[in-house]
Amino acid sequence: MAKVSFREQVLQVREDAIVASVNRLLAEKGFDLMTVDEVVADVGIAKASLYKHFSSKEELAAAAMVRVLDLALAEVERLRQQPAAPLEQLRAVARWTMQVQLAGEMPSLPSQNSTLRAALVAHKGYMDRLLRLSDLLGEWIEAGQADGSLRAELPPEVLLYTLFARACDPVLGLLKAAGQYSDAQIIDILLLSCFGGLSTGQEAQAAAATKRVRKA
Amino acid sequence: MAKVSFREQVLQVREDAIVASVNRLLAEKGFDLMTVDEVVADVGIAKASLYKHFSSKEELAAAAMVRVLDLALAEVERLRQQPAAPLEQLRAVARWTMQVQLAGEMPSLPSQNSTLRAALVAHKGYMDRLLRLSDLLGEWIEAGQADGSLRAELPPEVLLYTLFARACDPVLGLLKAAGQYSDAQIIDILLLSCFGGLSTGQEAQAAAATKRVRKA
DNA sequence: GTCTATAACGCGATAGAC
DNA sequence: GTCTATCGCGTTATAGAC
Repeated sequence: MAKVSFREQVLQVREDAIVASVNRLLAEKGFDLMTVDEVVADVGIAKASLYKHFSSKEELAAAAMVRVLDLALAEVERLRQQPAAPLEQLRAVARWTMQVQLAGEMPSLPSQNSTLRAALVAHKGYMDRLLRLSDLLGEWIEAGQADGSLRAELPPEVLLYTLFARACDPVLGLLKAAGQYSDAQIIDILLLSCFGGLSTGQEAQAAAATKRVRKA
Repeated sequence: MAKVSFREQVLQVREDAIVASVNRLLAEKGFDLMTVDEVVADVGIAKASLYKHFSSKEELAAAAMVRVLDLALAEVERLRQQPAAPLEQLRAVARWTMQVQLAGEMPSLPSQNSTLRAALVAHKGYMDRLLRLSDLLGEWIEAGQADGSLRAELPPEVLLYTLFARACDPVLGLLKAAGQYSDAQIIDILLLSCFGGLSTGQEAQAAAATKRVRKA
């Protein structure tokens, strides 16, 4: 039993090393520019060994996403320990995702139609964590809409999707590449544009848009 | 001269047909899922003929982007004929891009690192149009910041990038896929979340965030 | 000559042999 | 763990049809 445990530990360590490499490469180059050969070269193992752990390139990406989702879930659980208004909790989560992006640790995957999307929605570990995270964020969203700090005219899913989308918004990469703002400034800018919107004087605008939105 | 003109016309018509097919396939399946074989099958020409017009798959995508940028420029020029506040002009442009998306005519390209990005920034026709569009939108953005309808705390480029990013925001696709909102409702929802932000009561929030943003 | 059809080459993902 | 094979796809080259 000690041997088995040891062997399993070795496998686990290797798997962690693979996922770490994949995560870094995905953040650097994106899914299509990352080749499996790069991964095995980076980890220092043979291609066949990698395919013992993961059955496809898509599985590799899914493992990296599972990793960041676990980190996100841990961050959310940590935030739940501290009492704060729902809006502030959501802002803190958004801030955390931007920090991950700025640290170069957010995998960049094609968000639209692709074989990868299909593989992800079919991936149980990924979907379980995504749904759990959605549930946790959904609580804050509904609480925020109830206490008036979040727009109740917007369907809760829209708030959820928008927050998820900001976790890989290309605008952050553009600002980072421009190089004229500090990381802290970029985060403040994007939090403001996301939660506060682009325009001032929301009253008239919100009233005008509410007409149709309410019909949902 | 008539012969040359006729031949050129034939080439032009074929090129238009190619770009139209590419545009549709890009909107349907995205760049990586679209194969060159599909394109030639759809147009009904031989592969070699296609490569006479476009030297690579990336060039095909660039041609499709040039097409939508030309449509966008035409729409902006049309809007400039009609007097309206800068904020309303920008909202109208954002609305137009969402209509294009909902009509299934917006090419979906990987927005992040990829060979395609490199090809696009090196593509003169694409970059010329993109810069021209940026200039035109920039005028409205600065005017909107000057008249107080757009947040002056945000750098103008941030507003520009954010509008561009909304033109291919995955949130629209998610709402469309959910199927529970009409096209008009989706547009109103996204305009509100983009220009109005997710939260209500922007005063305190804006004041808090402005501290650091201003340091830029 | 220009189009079409088809084959061929390179590269990367995947799988199996040793 | 290395090596080799296959397959898909982008790309190029070849050969035939009008």
